[in-house]
Amino acid sequence: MTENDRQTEEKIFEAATYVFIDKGMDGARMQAIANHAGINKALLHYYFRTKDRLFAAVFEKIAVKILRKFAPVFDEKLSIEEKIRFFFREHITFLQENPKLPIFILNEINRNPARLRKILNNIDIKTMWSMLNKQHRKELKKYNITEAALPQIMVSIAAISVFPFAARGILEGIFEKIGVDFDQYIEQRKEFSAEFVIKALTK
Amino acid sequence: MTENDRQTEEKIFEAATYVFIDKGMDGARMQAIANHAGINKALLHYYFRTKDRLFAAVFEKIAVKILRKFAPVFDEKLSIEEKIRFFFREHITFLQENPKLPIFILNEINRNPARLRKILNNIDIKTMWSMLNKQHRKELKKYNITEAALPQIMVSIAAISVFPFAARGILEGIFEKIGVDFDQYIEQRKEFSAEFVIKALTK
DNA sequence: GTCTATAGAAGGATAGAC
DNA sequence: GTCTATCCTTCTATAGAC
Repeated sequence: MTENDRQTEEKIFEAATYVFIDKGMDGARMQAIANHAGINKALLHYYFRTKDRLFAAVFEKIAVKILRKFAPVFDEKLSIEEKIRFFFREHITFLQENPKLPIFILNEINRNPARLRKILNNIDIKTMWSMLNKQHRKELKKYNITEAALPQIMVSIAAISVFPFAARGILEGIFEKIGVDFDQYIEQRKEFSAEFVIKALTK
Repeated sequence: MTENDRQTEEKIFEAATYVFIDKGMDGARMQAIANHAGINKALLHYYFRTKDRLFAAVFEKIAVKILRKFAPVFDEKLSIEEKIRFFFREHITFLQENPKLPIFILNEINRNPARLRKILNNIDIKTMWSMLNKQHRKELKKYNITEAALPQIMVSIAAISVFPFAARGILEGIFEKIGVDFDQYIEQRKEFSAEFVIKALTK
């Protein structure tokens, strides 16, 4: 593969990423992707054969990128409280830079769960999970958190971080009426979320 | 409009509701809706003229139904803690019965925010909001909650309730690996969520 | 590798018979 | 009001020239 090829493929990939995130698989048009990339439709098929393959490539790249963002949660050098603060700060900042990702990911996985399965099969979640449990066994006892409650807590943390972006359309509609600015709201949320969750855990 | 008309229109409406929630506006096919209703495509257009009008009708009906579910939050006879418990119990039960609604609503509003604006314009949100503030002024002081924090808290409550359903595909993929059953998880979440939030608010 | 032109299929919408 | 048949546009995908 020559340098020129790589450049074209990369251009196509970036354009496809933009259009797919914006419109979703069903709403995206190959013509729109070609226009964004500044080339013609035929080239899309030359490089990626079909719309579905192009989408799969884009989706996987994004999914892996997001999974990387979650990885530090499994770094054992931080305490639970440090992890919570770290997560909200980093994750919400990431979402500020990629505000349309949540709705895209949630929607596409629900439309086609098989695509996620393929990716999750390359990750040893069971081991990561038991490592996380082991790391914080003492802390969990201190906070009086049972093993059964841990998934509830982790999903709540993800929810608090992701939901405002997934529901951005609704929130902006409502905030408009009560005089709240969305961007400012999100900025404050980094701090608020961490304190909220830590308080909920502290008995 | 005769009784027979009403029945056909109703049949179409129900079929459209099912297909639109399942596939989304872009993914839904008029043919699929006709099949579900047990009639032919032409009749869809006879009753609703275009796909967009049919979708708009379905969307508005659903949006109003959901807003009704939120309404008791503005009932002044309950304390904050009672409202939180009531909300999680009722709302999660509602979502158990309508598990695909969150992703549908979130997605469609992000694709076309104008559709929500139209609906929100028929609701006096500003008044509801200031009423809510007035009702709980003393309680908010007791919990040490500032007026600025209230939107953060309310969105967090919605997030904790809605997110597991919006992210169902992801969660089921992960839960599978660590031996958690989704339905059981949700059932436990009604209780967990209320206690979690109340603890976060209690200083 | 990149383009133009076009095939081929699918989907929304309508005409017209009953 | 309901159906069949069909129009017309749109979209994915490919053929073929350069």
